[in-house]
Amino acid sequence: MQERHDGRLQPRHAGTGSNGKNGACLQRLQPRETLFIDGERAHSVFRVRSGLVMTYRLLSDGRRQIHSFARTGDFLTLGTGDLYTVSAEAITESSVEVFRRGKLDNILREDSVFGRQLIQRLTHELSVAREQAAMLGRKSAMERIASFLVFLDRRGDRTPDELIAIPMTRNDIADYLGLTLETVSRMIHRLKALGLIDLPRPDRFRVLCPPELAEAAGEGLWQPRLDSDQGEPDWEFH
Amino acid sequence: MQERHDGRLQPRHAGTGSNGKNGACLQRLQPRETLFIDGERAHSVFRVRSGLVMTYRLLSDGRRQIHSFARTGDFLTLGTGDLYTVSAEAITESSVEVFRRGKLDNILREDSVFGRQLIQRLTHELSVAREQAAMLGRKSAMERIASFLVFLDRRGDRTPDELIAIPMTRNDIADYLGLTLETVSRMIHRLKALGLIDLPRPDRFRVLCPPELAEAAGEGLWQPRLDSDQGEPDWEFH
DNA sequence: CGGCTAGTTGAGCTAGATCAACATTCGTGG
DNA sequence: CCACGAATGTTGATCTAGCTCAACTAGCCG
Repeated sequence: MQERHDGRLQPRHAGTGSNGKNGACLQRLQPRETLFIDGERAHSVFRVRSGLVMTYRLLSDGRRQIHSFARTGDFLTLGTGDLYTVSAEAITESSVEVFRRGKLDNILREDSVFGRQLIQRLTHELSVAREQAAMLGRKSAMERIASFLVFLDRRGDRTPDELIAIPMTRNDIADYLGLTLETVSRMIHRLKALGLIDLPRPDRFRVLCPPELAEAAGEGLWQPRLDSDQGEPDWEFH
Repeated sequence: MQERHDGRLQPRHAGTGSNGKNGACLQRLQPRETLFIDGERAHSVFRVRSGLVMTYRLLSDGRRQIHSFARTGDFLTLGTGDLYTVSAEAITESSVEVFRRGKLDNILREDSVFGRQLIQRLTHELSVAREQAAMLGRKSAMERIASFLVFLDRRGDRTPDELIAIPMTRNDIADYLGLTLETVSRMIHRLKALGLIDLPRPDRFRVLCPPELAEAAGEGLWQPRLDSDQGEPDWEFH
C-alpha cells in the first residue's frame, strides 16, 4: 500500500476569483491548490485557461489514481452528473474559467449544436479513459513510461531549446501510470541509457528516436490525448 | 507478455439478422462470436437484448483489456465517433438490437431530450471507466477479485437457488481485472477459504459476508456498474 | 471411451515494490 | 553571499505479489 502524495501544502479549497469575460468567473490557482473534490455537489464546469491541472480519485486509504493532466483549453469536468466524480488540483500556477452549472441544462435544451459538441467531447474522453485502462491493465512499466513520454512529446509543449517540459513530479507520474516514483525514475533513466531520449535536467527531455520510443511504448494502442488540438471549433457558454 | 485468449472458435464476423420491432434490426450471436472490431467504421449502435456481450481492446501483440460486460438493456457503443474504439464479442448466446448510425445525427438535431439522455449515459460510462482505471492502477489482486464479486453480486443475476452466476471464463475475468487466470482462480479460492463466499461450482457463487467482502474490495471507490438499473426511463430510437 | 476445454494447484521466478541512502535544487534567513 | 533545511529526484539492496511454467482434475461432447 502506498500513500506518498503528501499534503505538505495544505490543500485549502480555492476561493472564488474575479469575473472574466463571457459572464464566466476566472479563478486563479496556486500549485497544489485543490479546485474541487470527488463527491461534492457539482455546481460548476471548469476549463483551464493557463497552467496545468490534474484530475484524480483517491481510494479510502489514500492511494491515488490520476486520470488526466489538463492544459489550456481542456475541460476538467464534463457531463451532467450531480456530483463530481473526480477531484481536481493545480500542478503549476493556473487559472480556470468557471461556468455555473445551472445554465447548462437550459443551454442543452435550447442549443442542440452545443449538445452535440458535448457528446463529441464525452465520446473522446471515454475513449481516452479506456486507453488508460488498457495501459494500466496490460502494459509493463517500461511501456507505460515510454507511452507517457510519447504523449508529452506529441502534446508538444516545447521550450525554446526544443526540449519538452515535464511539469509534474515523479510521484504524480507514478500515480498516473500505476507505478511507484522509484520505478518511474528508473525507467526514465533506462530510456536515457538506451539513447532513446535526452534528459539534460529531471524536468526536461527530448525524444531522440521517435520510432523506437513508440515501439517501446507498446504501440497499437495509446492514441495520445490531444483533446484541445482536435481542430474542432471552440464552444462557449452563452 | 501474455496472450491467452485463444481464437479457438474462429471469430467470424456476425452477419445481419432478422428485422425486429422499432425498425431496428435484431441480431443473434453465438458464444465467442465477434460483433464489431476496434477501428472499424462505426455504422451502428448496439443494445443488448439478451445474453452477455463484452467490449475490449487488444494491444498490438494480442494482450487484451476488457472494458465492460454488457447485459440486457446495456448499450455497447455510445457517442458519435466515426470509428469503433473497442471490439465487442458475445460471451453467452446473445441477441442485440442494431440501430443504424445514419439516423443518430438527425435524432440528436431534433430531439434534445434524447441528446440529454445520451449525455447522461456517457457521463456515467466515463465515471465507470475511471473507476476501472483506479482499480487497475491501484488495487491489489485480492481487492480486484473482491470488487468484481461485489459487482456481480450487486448486479443481482440470481439463479433460482440464490446463487450468482459467473458466466465469463477465468481468462475473461483476468483480462478485465488486469491479472492472470491463475491469480484469479487463486484469489477466488482464497476468498472461499476465508469464508467470505460460497463457491459450489466454478461458475456459481454466493456472498456470505457482504460487509467483509466489501471491506476486502478496498471500498471507498468502486461504485458498481449498475447501468441498466438506474431507474431512468428507457430511451428508444424512433 | 478419448479428446478437448476450463479450472485448480504447486513450484519457482521476476518485475516492480519497498526500504534506505544519498544527491540536487531551491528558497529562506542570517 | 553562504548555510541550512525542505522538497524532489536518483540509485542501490532486498523483498514479494503476482506471473510463468507445469502438472493435474473435472466436465462435456462425439
